Amino acid sequence: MKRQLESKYNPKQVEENAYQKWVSEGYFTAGDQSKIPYTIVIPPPNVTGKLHLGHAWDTALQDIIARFKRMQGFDMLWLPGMDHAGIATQAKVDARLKEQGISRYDLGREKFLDKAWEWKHEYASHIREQWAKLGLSLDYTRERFTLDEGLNQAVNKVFVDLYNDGLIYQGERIINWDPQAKTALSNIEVIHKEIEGAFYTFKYTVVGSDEILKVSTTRPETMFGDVCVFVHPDDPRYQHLIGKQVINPANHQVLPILADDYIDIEFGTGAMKCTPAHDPNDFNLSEKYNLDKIICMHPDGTMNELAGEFNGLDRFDCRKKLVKRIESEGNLEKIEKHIHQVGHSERTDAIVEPYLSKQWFVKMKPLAQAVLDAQKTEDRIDFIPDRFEGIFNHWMENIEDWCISRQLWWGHRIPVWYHKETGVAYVNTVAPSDIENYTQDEDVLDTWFSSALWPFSTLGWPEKTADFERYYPTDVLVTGYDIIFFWAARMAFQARYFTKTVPFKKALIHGLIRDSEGRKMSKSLGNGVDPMEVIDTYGADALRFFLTTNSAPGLDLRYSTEKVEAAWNFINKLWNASRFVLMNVPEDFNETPLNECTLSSIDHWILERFDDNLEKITQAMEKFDFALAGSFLYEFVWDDYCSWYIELSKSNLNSDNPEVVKGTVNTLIVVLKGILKLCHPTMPFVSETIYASLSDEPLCLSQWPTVFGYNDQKAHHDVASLISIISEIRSIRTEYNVKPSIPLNVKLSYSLDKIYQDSLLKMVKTECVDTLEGELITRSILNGTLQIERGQLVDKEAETARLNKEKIKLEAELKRSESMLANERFISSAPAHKVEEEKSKLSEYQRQYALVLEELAKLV
RNA sequence: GGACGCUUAGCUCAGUUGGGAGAGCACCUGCUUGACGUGCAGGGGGUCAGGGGUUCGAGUCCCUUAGCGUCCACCA
Repeated sequence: MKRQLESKYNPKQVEENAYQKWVSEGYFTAGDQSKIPYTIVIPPPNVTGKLHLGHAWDTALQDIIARFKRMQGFDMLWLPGMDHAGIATQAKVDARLKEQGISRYDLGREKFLDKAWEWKHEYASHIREQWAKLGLSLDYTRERFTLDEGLNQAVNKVFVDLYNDGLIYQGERIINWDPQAKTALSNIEVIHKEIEGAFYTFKYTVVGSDEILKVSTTRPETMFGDVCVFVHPDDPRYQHLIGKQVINPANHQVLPILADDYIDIEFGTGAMKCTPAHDPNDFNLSEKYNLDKIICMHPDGTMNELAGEFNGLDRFDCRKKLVKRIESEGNLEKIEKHIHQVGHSERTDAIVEPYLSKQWFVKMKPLAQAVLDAQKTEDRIDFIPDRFEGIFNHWMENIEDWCISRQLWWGHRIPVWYHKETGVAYVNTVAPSDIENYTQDEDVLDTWFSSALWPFSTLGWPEKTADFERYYPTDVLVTGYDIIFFWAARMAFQARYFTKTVPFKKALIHGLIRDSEGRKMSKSLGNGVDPMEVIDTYGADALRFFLTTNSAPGLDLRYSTEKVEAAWNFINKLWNASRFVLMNVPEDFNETPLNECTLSSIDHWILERFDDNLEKITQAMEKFDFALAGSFLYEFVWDDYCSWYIELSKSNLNSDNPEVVKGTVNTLIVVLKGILKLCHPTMPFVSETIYASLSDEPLCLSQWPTVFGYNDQKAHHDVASLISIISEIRSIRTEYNVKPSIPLNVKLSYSLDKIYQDSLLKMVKTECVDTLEGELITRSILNGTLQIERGQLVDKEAETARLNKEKIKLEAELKRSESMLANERFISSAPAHKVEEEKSKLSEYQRQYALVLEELAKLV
């Protein structure tokens, strides 16, 4: 054996050097053509900052799958990469420049981009360090970045093809405008928050009469962009006004009164002002009636010259002041509290302004429909848990066109050039040859436009590369439910259109990580937990075990220090069990195949228990049910291997018979190796370190275990009985308050092998005898009875109480069981094995009940 | 306005196809030399949110009510 382990598991020591070796030896580099490929692409983290616990969770799940599949003999490719995160990164770089007193406009586009790339390189290396700390088995030879040259080619091709196919168009439409970032946003980048605002009702004087038309709005500042007032054609209150004009109280201009049945008679006053350039519904009406579209704000959210005296004022300041002025003019009817949903920018949290603007859009209906159709075939994405497919489908069914242009510098620039003289657009993957006559579109594409291509662009598409041919489509996507729409759905339709298949065959969807009180972790609350700090204290293995075994599929996970500690304790248990094994292996030990060893019953027993758990764990892993796999593993290691097998093995290890020693030593080792393999996907560092003491091969490249195939009924029976005896004696000691140091004699209803009598003596200081003296106490054990002399156990009162309690419990069970078996419907309709099971339970209860009555009678 | 999720032991949560309620932590009692006190052994604690239904049998399936949470939705 190579070395002994320290008495305490020290994650720092264990995790320090392993990763560098794994990577430098190329263990994670895919490409073995003799194996079946299995592919995962990492959801690329943004290069905006440090990885948080959510990343740790998401990537730990992927690493478990990757290591599991690698051990199962697949050519595992787990492709790493990062996302340029347009708005977020640009904002960070802006902020950094601001600290230096510079604005991006001072620098200009080119120099600003240099700064952004500097930022990217800096943060990319932080992220790689964090991946290393987490122990992720990534193939760095294939690492990509969403703004890579290769990915840019993919982006350009997709843009140009969709354009040529009529699925990308440029249009003047109402989009969501972020006045802080000064860019357009897509619909899903807008977070609707419920806000208590005001509902202002103003008096509009009808031209040529004294009549007043009352009109309400939540956004008075947009009145400078109003073009008319709408009423319902059937509204009796207003029918006589249709075709007349009113005075806009904001700017005193004349507005026509039009009628359309879009208007809800019940809502507000039933008269609606129409602001086509600042409201999507109004915009639609303006198209229908060919109305002007008047923009009354600057891109930064301040009012423009149309607002007159309010020119240059922020839109919300303008709102207040305008209302005051209208009130002073006597045209304010009332202000009511109004709770409504207001859109906020996902990135900057600024209130989004619906804003008329010329942008690029993807026509979504046909793309989405193709995905929906495919979901009904075999060539579909399988969601786990499957309820997320419903959410995914619903989104696809109700999708609207996607605004993809962003007024940013950091991103894929739109591959469109305009002729300087004619203005004619040149749309191509490469710049026109007479570039001097053209200017390129200033805008970049939504970050998610490039992320949507990630599973295939990273493999070399649109080139027919060997990697693309071999590893695409990918096998599983692991991501949180919060980005199904942003990312998963978009990958689905781009992949469907361009690669004619799914981007990933399965989507494993997990929840969000929350703090110990169930709140979402966020910067503003300051309740975020840094995974690197957790790793410093407890190690990556403990963090990974906690993250992956403590939640049900698709549900949120609450962070809990106690549970990370519990994970640490488990690893320490494994560590010390390994230490025990190593301490009992002779210096010059050479492993002997089990089939050349003489195995005792306990050896058979643990091998069978291993097989049983191996099958359950493997099955759970295949279903990505890591919580279930984790609990099987935990119980097997702690209870079966440590509490029973190691304890029982001590007698064998002390045996005079070298064959018995040899059999048990080999079994201890071989089962431990199996355990380490089962642990490896979840706890790669500690398992690899311990394994190195037992083997020369790297654990991460070893084969997933196969069953030992031991299934000896007698051994199973003997050990189960022994366990039952030991448990019963432990209970007796507690019940009668007999200290472990006081020896007991027992008489069993069957004979126990010498070596297990030895275990009994060792573990519960109890000797088996043939004859006992005086009054006896009899207790049920598995397949028999156990007797002890009353003399040692004096507390009759306590025993009576215990027996009565036992009696009541058994009576209840008997009643339940008997009535079940007396029920003809049960006998006839329940499966035969259930009936048999119940019958054997009943007879066991009857046996125990008789014994309890007997014992009670003795006490009277 | 739709849709989904959650409600199980003091706390945090598991409970795969319906067939005798579980884990970790916390709590109580007892254990101090050889793997581990970061441990060992034993124990207490739940009318599975309420109501109704299907079934021989429901934490599990169906309906319904309540509370909490999330997502989607252009009502001025």
